[in-house]
Formats: sequence, structure tokens, C-alpha cells
Amino acid sequence: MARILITSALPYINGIKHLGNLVGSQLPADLYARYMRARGHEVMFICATDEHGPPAELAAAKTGESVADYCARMHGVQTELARGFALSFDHYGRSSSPENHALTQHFAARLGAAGLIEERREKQVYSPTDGRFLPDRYIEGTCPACGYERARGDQCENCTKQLEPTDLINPRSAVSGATDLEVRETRHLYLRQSKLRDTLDAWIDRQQGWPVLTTSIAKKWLHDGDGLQDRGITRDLDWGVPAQFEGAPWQGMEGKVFYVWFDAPIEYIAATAEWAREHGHKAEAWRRWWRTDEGAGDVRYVQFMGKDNVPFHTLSFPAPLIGSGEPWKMVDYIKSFNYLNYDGGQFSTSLGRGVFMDQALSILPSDYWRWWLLSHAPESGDAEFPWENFQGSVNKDLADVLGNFVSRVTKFCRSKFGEAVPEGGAYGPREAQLITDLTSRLQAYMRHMDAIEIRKAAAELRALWVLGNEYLQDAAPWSTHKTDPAQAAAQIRLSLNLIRLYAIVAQPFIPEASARIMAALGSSDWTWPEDVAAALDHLPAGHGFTVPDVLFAKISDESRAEWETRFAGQR
RNA sequence: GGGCCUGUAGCUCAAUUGGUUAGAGCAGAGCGCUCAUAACGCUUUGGUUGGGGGUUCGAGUCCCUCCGGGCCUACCA
Repeated sequence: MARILITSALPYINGIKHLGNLVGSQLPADLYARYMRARGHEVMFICATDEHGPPAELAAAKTGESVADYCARMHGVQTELARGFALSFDHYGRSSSPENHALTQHFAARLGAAGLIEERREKQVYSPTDGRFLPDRYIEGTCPACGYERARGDQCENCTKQLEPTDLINPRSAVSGATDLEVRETRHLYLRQSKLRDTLDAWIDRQQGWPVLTTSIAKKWLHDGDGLQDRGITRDLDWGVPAQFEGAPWQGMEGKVFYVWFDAPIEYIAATAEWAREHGHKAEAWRRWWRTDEGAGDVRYVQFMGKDNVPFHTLSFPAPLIGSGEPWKMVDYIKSFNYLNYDGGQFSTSLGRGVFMDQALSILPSDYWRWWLLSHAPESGDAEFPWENFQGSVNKDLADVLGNFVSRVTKFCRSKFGEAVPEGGAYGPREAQLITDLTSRLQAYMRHMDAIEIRKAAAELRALWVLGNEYLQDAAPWSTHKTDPAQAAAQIRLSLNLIRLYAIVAQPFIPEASARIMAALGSSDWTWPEDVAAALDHLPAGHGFTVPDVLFAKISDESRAEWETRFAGQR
């Protein structure tokens, strides 16, 4: 039994995520976690909301809540949505937790002591009206290059020119519209990543078999231009982990907090500590996942994320772990994803374009989304979400190939033998051949799941379902029942057991449907079918079952058309 | 401007890293079955692998160039 640590990129607290975000990290991470647990491994699956930073504060200001209240409420919303999608986190934490405060400050202190943090003076725009420093992108004004009136302080969206806030003509606060902006000097802490460049470079070189997407992005940041740049890790904000704390190797950082990208990944560790606290465990319980000197030596750590998050996970997070000089568990494999586009364009929060997690659950069960998203995961390049394709895949794969198989077998049995596994007959050559084919397919499925080749795994799973239909067509129990009822009984006995096998192996993809199948079959033994022949003898003759309700209702053309219109967004 | 990824059948994707007649699923066509959510099975029609050039005995795969998508990033490779 192996020990697998799995983390999904942290969704930002601000707002509800769309399907593209879901398929880029949380969903595939859940698939892998469920699969590894099903295979009998010890899994720690961690995710959390990323709660610090200006967007959270501004969102809170809009709703009139305190930022703490806002984050608490939104964390609850996201927790519910995660539950709705059956995401099986061992813990869904919060980057604002006391554990993260402590760990973030611990890392900062260690890095400071190691000479990897330095103080720099810089000038930044301050808004007296708002009572705060403004990040570059929260300053708006007229672009000096093209005259666009709503250019941001970091870049003009119209002509794409990179800007400094002081370049803007008639600058104003994007928060309040205040124009009484002034430039003030402030001090910030910088993480001297450049000093760790060679170490990080060598570490990346040692990784085998990582997706090209992962390593090429890391290499780009390491070697481009002057190489890896030092990055500011503090901001003049109230909400966050205080940069001045007891035992800090610096002074005068009152009123500043660590910047999100510094504290967010540390939350992976902190969330595991939160898990330990909530379950009444001692610190050793989480440290055995994260400290190689305290039991994490045999842990395999796998991260899941969208490509926009790769630099943080290949460089920004490893830098503090290495720089601390302590034996922290480093990631073993980074699975990164491209983007999922929505029907020819991008998902857009501001335009209301695309399907968001809450909307998805309001129109269809989570398994439909899980199946389509995972079987079309954007592994090799950006992918598309065309409604027609979604409808077709779900109807064909889930309703016809799997759902109808369950239906035809259970209903035939009920009408000819009653609602119990039929007795009599024996498995013959045809069944032996089926077992051979199933075994071969199942092994391919496991190979792909082990390698986190999600689309290929989904294709194998579907091929397993097809084998059942082929067998049934070939065996034709509706015919044998007339001439040799005992043979038909054996064929149906095998088919009922096959349904159970499907439920178990499909569980990582479609957990709710699998649970319904198992409940209908009156089985609660989810042991992975290492031996297919044995698994097909699991439910004995006489074992009672019930015919389940329709597992997957089909999506009608009318529904599809209506949703297509509803989620197209308006300009 | 630079770098990276990408363009394969009507649609969504493969192709053991240069090795036979480029494969699946869906959609289309034909046949079969009737247990089943008009579901299932079998057969079958679709590709000058974005265009052009080159290297090679051999190119979807490597090189050059052009065209089209996407991402990242910055006066710098």
C-alpha cells in the first residue's frame, strides 16, 4: 500500500468557478484520489480556498460585508458546490486559517534567517480617500499611447501596452473613483528567488516524465532574459498573514501582509494541519505527509492545476520549501491542464458566458458533468465545450452504453427469474473469452489511470462497458431462456456481476451512479476487481437485488437548445 | 516584439517518440437482434495529416517558410 498526497490548485475565494476551472484542477485531482483509494492506497487529498488579496477585499466591500465574513460565506458556498460535484477532499481548508498564518510566518522567518529575503524601498500609489495603497491594476486612467480612457495601471487593455500607474493621464482609483492619488514611498520584502535558480533548475532537470506543458513553462521562467526574478512577497493590506510577527528577522513591517502567491501554496501544508486539528489528531498526523524526516519519505505527492498555475508550483512554491533548509516533501509529479473553452470562445465571468458550477448542478446531476469533462479533459491542448458534443457523449456513453446495459440485464432478470441472482448453469468458453477481454481492458484502464492519462482511461472504461453489450448480444439469453433456461441463468448471473464490476471501476468517474448501482445490487463490497473471474462470481445465486430507476436520463434536443441560449451570455 | 503550445475524417480526439495500407468514438449508410432508456450488435462510407519546400531508404512525427488558433512574457534571450 502506497501513500499518495494529492493537492488541487486552490480556487480563489472571489466568486463561483466555471467548468473550465473545475476540469483544470479539482475534478481530475478527485478522479485520481478516488482511484487511488479504490486501489487500496492511503490517500490525503487536500484543497482549500485562496482567500487573501485585493480582489477578496473589493468583493467584500461591494456586498457590504467585512472581508472575513465574506470569505467565510463564500467558503461555505464553495464547500457546498464541491460536495455537489462529489469532490472527495479529505479536507477543504482556508488559506486564512491560523495554521496557515503560523506556517507562512515560519517559512518567512526561515527564509529571512537564510538570507533569502531582503527589504526594498519602492514608490507606490496611495489613495487617501480609500485609505490604502492601490495595486497597479486598480488604478484607471487614459492610456498615454492610444488614448483609451479605461486603461489599467499595469497595462492598457486596448493597445496592450505595458504601463506604470504614473504613466496614466487623469489617474483615478478603480475602487472609489477618487482622483486625489499620490505616490508614497513604502517598503516591501522580496524573496530572492534568483539565488535559488540553479537549485531549482537542477531539481526540474531531475524530474522524469512530467508533461511538456509543465517543464517548458518552468524552464521559460528560469532562463528567460535575466533568469528567475526576485519577487515581492508583501503588500500594504489589512487582510492576510501579518508580515510583522514575533520572531521575525525584520522590523517595521507593521500594517503589511504577505502577498497571496507566497501564502497560498503554503496552505497545502496548513490545510493538512487543519485536517489534523479537526479530526483531533496530533501534529505528527499531518507532519508524516509533509516532512521527509517525520515519515513522508515514502509519500508520492501529485499536484493538479491549470497551466496558469504552473510557475507557482514549479518555482514559487518549491523556492520556500528548499530555501527553508528543512526537509519538506517536494512534489513528485505535476499534472497540468490546458484551458477548456466554451463553444468557440472563452468562459467569461463578466459576460456571464459559459456554465458555472452552481448552474451546472441546477440543470443536471454531477455525474453527467464529471463524465464529459473528464473524458474530454484538456490534456494535450486547449479543448472545447460544444453543447451538441456534450449531449451526444452523455446520451451515448452514459445513457445508452452503460445505463441501458444495467437496465436490460436487471429487467430481463426480473421478468424471467425474479429479483434475485438466478441459479443454475455454468460459465463456458464464451464467458472465459469475455473474462480474458475484460481483464485486458481493465489492465489498460489501470495503466492509464496510474499514469493520469485521463482521456485514455475514460476511453478504456467505455470500452469495458461495450464488452458487456457485445457479450449480451452474443449470448442472447432471451433466446437461450427458451431452449436452455439454466444457461440463460448463468449468462444473467454473470451479467449482474458484471454490472457490479462496472460500478466499482467507474466509481472514480461517476461516483453517484456507481453508488446507486451498488445499492440496487445490494452490495457494499467495493473491493477492486484485481481478479475479474473471481469478481464475476461475487454475487451468489439467490442474492436479492432491485431494478434501479433510470440511471441516466437523456438530454433532449429541446433542453440542449434552451441551455445553449441561456448560457451564451449577454454583452 | 520574444518564447512556448497547437492545427490529423463533418465533430471530439489517438498514433508505441522516424518505421508497413494514419486509428477510435460520435454523426452518416446498410444489415441483424428484440432483453432494454427506439436502446444493443455487426458491416461500412469519410483524411493529399493547414499550404509549400527540404533532410531521409522511409516524415503526421525532424528542419525552413507561409497561413490560422491559443498561452505566457517583456524593449531581452
